[in-house]
Amino acid sequence: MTRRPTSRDVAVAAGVSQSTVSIVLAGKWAGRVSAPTAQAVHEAAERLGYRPNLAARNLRLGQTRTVLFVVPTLTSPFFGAVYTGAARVAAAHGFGVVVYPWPAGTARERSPFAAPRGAVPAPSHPAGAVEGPSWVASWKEIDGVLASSMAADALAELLARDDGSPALVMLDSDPADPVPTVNVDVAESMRTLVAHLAGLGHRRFGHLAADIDVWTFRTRGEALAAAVAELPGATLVRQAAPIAVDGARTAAHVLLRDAPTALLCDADVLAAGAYKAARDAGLDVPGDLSIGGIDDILLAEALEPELTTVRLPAEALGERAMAALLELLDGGRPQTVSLPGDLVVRASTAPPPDR
Amino acid sequence: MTRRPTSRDVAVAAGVSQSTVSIVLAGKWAGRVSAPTAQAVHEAAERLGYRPNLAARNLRLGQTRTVLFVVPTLTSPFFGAVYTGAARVAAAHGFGVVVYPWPAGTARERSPFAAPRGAVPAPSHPAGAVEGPSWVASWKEIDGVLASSMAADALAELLARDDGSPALVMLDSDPADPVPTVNVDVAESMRTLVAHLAGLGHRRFGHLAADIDVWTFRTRGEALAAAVAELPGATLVRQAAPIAVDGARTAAHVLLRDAPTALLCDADVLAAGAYKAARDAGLDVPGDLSIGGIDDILLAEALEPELTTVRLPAEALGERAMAALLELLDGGRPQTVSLPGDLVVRASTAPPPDR
DNA sequence: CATCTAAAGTCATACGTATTACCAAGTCAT
DNA sequence: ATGACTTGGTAATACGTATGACTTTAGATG
Repeated sequence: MTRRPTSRDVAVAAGVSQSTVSIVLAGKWAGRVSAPTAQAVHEAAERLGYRPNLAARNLRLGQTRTVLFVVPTLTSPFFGAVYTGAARVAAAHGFGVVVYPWPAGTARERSPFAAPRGAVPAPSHPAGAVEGPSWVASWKEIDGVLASSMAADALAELLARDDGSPALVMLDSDPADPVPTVNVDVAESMRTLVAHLAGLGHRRFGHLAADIDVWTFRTRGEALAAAVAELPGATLVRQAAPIAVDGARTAAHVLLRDAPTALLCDADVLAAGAYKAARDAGLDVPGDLSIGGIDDILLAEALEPELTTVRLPAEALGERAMAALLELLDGGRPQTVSLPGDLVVRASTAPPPDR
Repeated sequence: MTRRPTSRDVAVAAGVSQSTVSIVLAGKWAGRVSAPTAQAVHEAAERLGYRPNLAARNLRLGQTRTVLFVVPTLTSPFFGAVYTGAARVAAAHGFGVVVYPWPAGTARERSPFAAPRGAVPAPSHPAGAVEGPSWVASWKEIDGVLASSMAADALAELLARDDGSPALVMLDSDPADPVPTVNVDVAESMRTLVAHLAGLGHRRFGHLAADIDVWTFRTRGEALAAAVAELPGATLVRQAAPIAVDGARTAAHVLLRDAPTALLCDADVLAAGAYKAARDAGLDVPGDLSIGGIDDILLAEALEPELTTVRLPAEALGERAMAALLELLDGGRPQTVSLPGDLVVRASTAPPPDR
């Protein structure tokens, strides 16, 4: 017999019934099974190398122990790290994570919760290329959803469903929302960054903002504006750009017309574009222009000069978010968590040029 | 009744038996069910919004429709993209993907296939922090494994298991191995890169190599050496470095002592370190030193000057690999695929300085 | 007309688990 | 001594699907 052992095999080996095995291994035997019997069951399970069959358990329990992770893209070190943290915690608790890359701006019909019409999936799976995202949640049942705020509009639909909506935790979303949220305290991060530059003597600020209208970026902008407003005589100009090097470069050129001495960027990728714009304009970083970012992805260290930025605890974010989701699935109360960012001072910030 | 419909509900609605529904929806009704009946079943399923219960199907079929993805890290745009492609194809075929970040050099005891002793997972899951990777495959059953070559040593154990080893496809591994493999033709990529530089007039080459002993990097080195050997009067020096900016910088300093005019790097990240070394040495890129990379991650475009590199089709790699794995699971024959890289000429390569 | 075959379905069952209801044997209070 | 209660366990069942063994009916064949 080479097939993998079942709980019944364990029962036979331990001289008890299958129910007893199930009860003991679930840890619910207080007052139902004697200690020696429980011990015997554990030993038999160990000896046989028993692992519960998840499919059977899922069927019985009506859950899938699977979590959907909705994220704009994994081709970003930030979300990759978030995923890593989330997946680690999930795995440790017997959950799988299915990722659903959902680029911001994707049409609503492509939402992971909208099933294609008439598509009852067959068990056969002729391998081949697939175009575009596919519908995950429609047939791969899920117990919960971990979603980046960039997918916020797809979630309205989810929440409106009548058939038992899965548990939901939002990532980097507005903590004031009724939905449990785990995010980075970007407002504080921005204030720290401004304080750092103000301390160096800067008063003319430029904000290279991400052009995505989600909480995290809105908040960065507001916090930055508030912090600058508190500085006597300080000015602020702002320009939005898509999160890409090229777009940032163009937008930064516009900002530079106002001759700021410090440029704060909503993301490190934007900072890379700002570097290029500065070079185009013949400005030295940090001699003529200080540049600060947010994220601390690999890029920050690779740029020349190395980028002063705020490190966002991406892996911890994923871990905490998954922990909150599992807690929710376990019947615990929803929690909203905020993690601090860390200012990493490198070589891209310095006192402003004398005038 | 608000619970989700089962195949029995569909059967009642269509006026047939549950078995018939199952047969029809599986698409296996050739000669077993009349066309009108099949039609009725499909309509009923559509009308009720029926989705098969995966847990039940998995239990019945003894499979999990889950694939393990073993990867050194997701905090790298490259593997993030590979994952994205793989997950997309998997999802389209009803498979989930569980990722197992397995940093190169991880101790064998932490292999995803080695279960911790005595750890029969309980269904309860007190949320909380977890340290280090956890054991996925030991209890979360899987049908197949997609593994980066960097996890090669953990796989020996897998293949030696007696209890029905899962199907396996290797990523970026030696195509000569008996294991089905999907990889990028890095040898050809390297030759293309050398040809580009040789065409510009370079004869003194330096190779900034990754210090990981896996097929993909070994092959890059060999192909580079072979290509240089074919150039009359060409020389080559090599230095290995960990895949990180700092380590690459140090190693590049050593290389520069031999005054190469062109530096080829096993990865874009290494190229970033080479940039820093060049700057340290007062060399202009590309005026005094041409630098070429491999990967074409975001970084390549962000560097100044923008990096000439070979674009590896990461997403396509993941897609093809998953397709090959699904084909294998479907009883198809193992296939080994090789995808071409694309040379992307940017601003970091130019003719060598006059002497 | 009797028999055979094909077509079109249905029946029954098993996958492995978790849980509810039940039961036997002591123990204790009255 | 008898009922009530506790302790320690078992039997039975349901979750939803896929499938091999059957059944029925109609048409073809001898």
